[in-house]
Amino acid sequence: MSVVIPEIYNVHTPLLVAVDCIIFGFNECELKLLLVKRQMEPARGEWSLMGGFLGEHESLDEAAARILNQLTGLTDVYLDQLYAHSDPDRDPGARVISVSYYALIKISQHNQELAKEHDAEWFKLSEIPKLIFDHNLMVDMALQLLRKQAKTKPVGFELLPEKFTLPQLQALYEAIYQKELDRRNFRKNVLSMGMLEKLDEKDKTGSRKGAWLYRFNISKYESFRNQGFFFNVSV
Amino acid sequence: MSVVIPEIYNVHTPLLVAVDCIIFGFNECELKLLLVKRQMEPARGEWSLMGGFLGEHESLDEAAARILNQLTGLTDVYLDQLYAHSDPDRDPGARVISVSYYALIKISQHNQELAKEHDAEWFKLSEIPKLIFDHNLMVDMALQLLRKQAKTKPVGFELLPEKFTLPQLQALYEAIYQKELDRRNFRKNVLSMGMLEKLDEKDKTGSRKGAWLYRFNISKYESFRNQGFFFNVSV
DNA sequence: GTCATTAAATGTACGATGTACACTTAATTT
DNA sequence: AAATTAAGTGTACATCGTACATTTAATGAC
Repeated sequence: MSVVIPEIYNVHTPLLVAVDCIIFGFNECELKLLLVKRQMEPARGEWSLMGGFLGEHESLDEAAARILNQLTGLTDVYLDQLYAHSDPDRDPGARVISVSYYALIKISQHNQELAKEHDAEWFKLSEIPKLIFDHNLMVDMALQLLRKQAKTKPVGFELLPEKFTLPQLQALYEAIYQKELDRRNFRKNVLSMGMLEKLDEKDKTGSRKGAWLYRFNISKYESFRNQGFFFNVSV
Repeated sequence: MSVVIPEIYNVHTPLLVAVDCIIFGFNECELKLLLVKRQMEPARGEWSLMGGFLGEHESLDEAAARILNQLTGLTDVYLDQLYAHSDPDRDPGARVISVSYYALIKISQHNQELAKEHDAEWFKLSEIPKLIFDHNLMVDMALQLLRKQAKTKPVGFELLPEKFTLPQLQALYEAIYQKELDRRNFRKNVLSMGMLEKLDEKDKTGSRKGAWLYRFNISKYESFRNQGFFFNVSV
């Protein structure tokens, strides 16, 4: 395969550019990661992040959204560019630069058929296997970013279902920071932000008494997301 | 020019990858940016960030350091990867992805001869001209990152000379945030961190009375830099 | 040499925020 | 009806952030 590079660019080695997605989900009080069994050489059959090559007329953001959609069937997912990984030897098959993207999805909404086709599985954070290339590093960086963002953006809400209980929200934060939080302070803080709307339903799966369901006030959410804010949870 | 891509990679268009550096400096109580007049087509002669293509056996970090060194003569500069810019039409000459890097240098230390050779000039932030392609966007993103980092990392010290006065440090923060700060609170906060060592010299260029010179306690600096900390300046 | 000028240096009081902590309530199961 | 389980609630204290005015050191002008 040969490719013509315009002469004005004095370049000897054009590069391949890939995108890899670190896909976070949350259920059963655990933060989880969606991993696939790699279907191409090199390292076929090993655990890997979901990835793919950048298309000819695509931005990296578009590529990441496309690749995420291939695996989950979801659109409009929370995606953030994380880092461009460029060690010349990171991929033994060729010189490939990979830009990692960090995705937050609602586990219940993704397409399980598609996941099966890709040999994908959810892993608890504590049970992440050895991944190909520098993918474990990407996961570490993504987790760091998640911890940073969870303080200043309402990222939690990307991971929970539409309706959720305060104990669930607290469990999410406890999973992100691997730290127990005080119930009273947590509730005081999140409620004081005015982003939550209490519903007239209870979720009784978690206890006999049942916990009130809340949902998210979208307009408050948007204004917080744009202005930047401090998510008032002490960790 | 033709390039062979391993067949195992089902890719049609390899890409060019460039690096662009947003170079910050500080003097005369102003935050400044080092810009060059572009020496290649397209857009020859227009103002631009210093950039270059990624070499065959180089990581992006190495490329950024090399490119920064070409312009300034400096090594061991504070450099952070900022973002991979990938709009398919961002460079009208070819499909080029550019990874921006953000650099903090001490203005007094850079090589002015080299700068002259590249037609480089320092611009006050308020006087940044129209730049090529998406470079103004890169500058905006870099400034945002600087503002974020200045709260959580001692980045200020990359921009000041070895010995500096507290009024200088304060002026730097005022320039970064475009906001006047209270002298007493500022001093109390920065001194309470224990990162500064008071010297037995005064700098008398700024006033009759003269201001005490300080320098930076490297070991405290390193431990803060690694652990992450909160730079205790209210802005 | 005294006075005026300039910027540097210093401390405190008040309000806001963060943080620790224990009992009651609702519903189910035995 | 008694026991169990998780949900829900308020207060007191410490820490931190923030506003604010006067004194000090040195030089230059008269």
